[in-house]
Amino acid sequence: MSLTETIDRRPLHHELVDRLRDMIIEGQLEPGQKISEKALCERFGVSRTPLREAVKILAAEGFLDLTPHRGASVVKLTLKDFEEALPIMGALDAVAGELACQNATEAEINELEQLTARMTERFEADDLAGYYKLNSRIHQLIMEMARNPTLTRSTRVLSERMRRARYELNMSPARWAQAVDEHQAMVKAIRNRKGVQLGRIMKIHVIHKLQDLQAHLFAEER
Amino acid sequence: MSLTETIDRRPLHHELVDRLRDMIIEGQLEPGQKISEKALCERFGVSRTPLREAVKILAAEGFLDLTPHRGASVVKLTLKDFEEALPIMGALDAVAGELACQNATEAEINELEQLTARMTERFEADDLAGYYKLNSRIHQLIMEMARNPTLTRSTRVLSERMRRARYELNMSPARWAQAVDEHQAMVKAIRNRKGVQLGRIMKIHVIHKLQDLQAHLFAEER
DNA sequence: GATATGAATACTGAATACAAAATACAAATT
DNA sequence: AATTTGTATTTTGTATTCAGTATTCATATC
Repeated sequence: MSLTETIDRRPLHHELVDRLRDMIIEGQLEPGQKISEKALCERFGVSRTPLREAVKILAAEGFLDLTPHRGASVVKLTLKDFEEALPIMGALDAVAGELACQNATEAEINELEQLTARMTERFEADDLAGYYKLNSRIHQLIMEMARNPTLTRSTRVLSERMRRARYELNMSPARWAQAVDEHQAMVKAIRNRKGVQLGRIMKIHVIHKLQDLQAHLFAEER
Repeated sequence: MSLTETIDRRPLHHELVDRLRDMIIEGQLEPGQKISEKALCERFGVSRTPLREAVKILAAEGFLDLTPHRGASVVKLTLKDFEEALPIMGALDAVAGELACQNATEAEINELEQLTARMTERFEADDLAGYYKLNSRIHQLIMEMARNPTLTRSTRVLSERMRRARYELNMSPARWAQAVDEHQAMVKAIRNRKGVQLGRIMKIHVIHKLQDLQAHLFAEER
C-alpha cells in the first residue's frame, strides 16, 4: 500500500453516474421507468446540474433514453437486445481470450486457476451469489490478461447490460453445471496457451448464456 | 418521403456534441489541446451548462480527457491506441460481414456493387476525398445490412477514432490499389453469401489499414 | 540566481434562477 | 357525452451566480 494518501475528491456527477448505473443494473430503477430529475436530486441531496450531467453520460452509455423536453427513462431491454449483443460479446470475448493467451503471466494463470477452483466450490455449495461474484472476477481477470484497455472499455457497456439480465435470471442446475465445465475448459486452454481454442470456448460460453436468457425472457414477454 | 414535417428542435447539448466531435475528428481541435469552456461558450454563443453536458458526453465517448478542476483536453491518440483498437475493429467488422451475408437483400447488394464501382472510379481519377466519402458509405451500408443496431453503436466510437486518424494519413498508391482490390473481394463474397470469407477479408482490411498508420505514426512519434 | 512562499487571478464545480415546453385538467362547444 | 380548447401546473432546457480550486506571478528567503 502507498504511503502517500491522496484525498478522494471526484466530482459529484461521477459519483452519481456510478450510483445510478448500479441502481439500473440491480433493478432498483425499473426498465421503462421515468427518471424524475427532481426526485433524484432530493434523494441524493444534490442540485440539478451534476445530476443532469450524470444523466447525459448514462444516456451515452446506453442505459437511459433521452427524449427532448420529456426527460429520461430507463432503457427497456428486450430479448432482441440480448440477441443483438450476443454475437458482439462473443467476438469480443474471443479476442480477449486470444490476447490473454498471448500475454498472461504464469502468476495470473495460477490466480485464474485458483479462482476457478473456488468458484467450483461455490457451485457445489449451491451458493449462487458467491458464484456470480467469482465469475465476475474471473472474466475481469481474463480481460486484464488481454492487456488491452480499449478492449476493456469496449466490452464494459455490453457486459454491464448482460449483468443487468443476470439479476432477473435463475440458471437451471444443468446449465449451471455446464457453465462450470466451460470455465474449467477455459483454464485449461489458457494454461496451454491455446488462444484460438480459448476464443472458441468463450464464444460458446456466451451463446449458452443467451439461451438461458431466451428461455427466461421468452416466457416473460409471452 | 413523409408528408408530416416535424420541426427539428434538438437540445443544444446534442448539437454541441456533434459539432465538437467533428471538430476533434477533423483536427480543428488538436490532440492534447485544452478545451476552454469559456472560449467555446463564446464561440458557439451558448452558456456553460449545455456545453458542459456536451463535454461530459464526449468524455464518455472517449474523445476528451477530464481532469477534476483542470478541465478537459482532447485525447491524444498514440500508435498504441490504434494497435489496441485493431483487433477489436477486426472482430466487429468480421461479425458485421457475417451478419450482412445472412441478412442483406439483393437490392442492397446491388447498391453495394454500384458504390464500389463508383469508388473504384474515384481511385482511378486519383480523387482521395471522393474515395473516402464513398468508402464511408460502403462501410456504413455493410453495417446496415448486418441488421444489428447494437453492433452499429458498439462500432461507432472506434470507427470514428479511425476516421480521426484518416485525416492525418496519406495512403501510398500501392496500398490504395490494394484497398480497392479488397473492396472488390468484399462485394464478391457478399454476392455469394460467403459470410466467413467476408469476415476474413474485413479483418485483413483493417489490419492493412493499421499498417499504414504504423508507418505514418511511427515516423511522426520517433 | 534559484527556489519557496503567498497573494491575485482565472477557471472549474455546483447551486440557483429564469424561460420554454409538455402535461394535466377544467370548461366550453359540438 | 365526447372532443376540443384554454389555462394552470409541472418539468425540462438554459442562463446566471456563487464557491472552491488551480495557476500564475511577484516577492522574499536561502
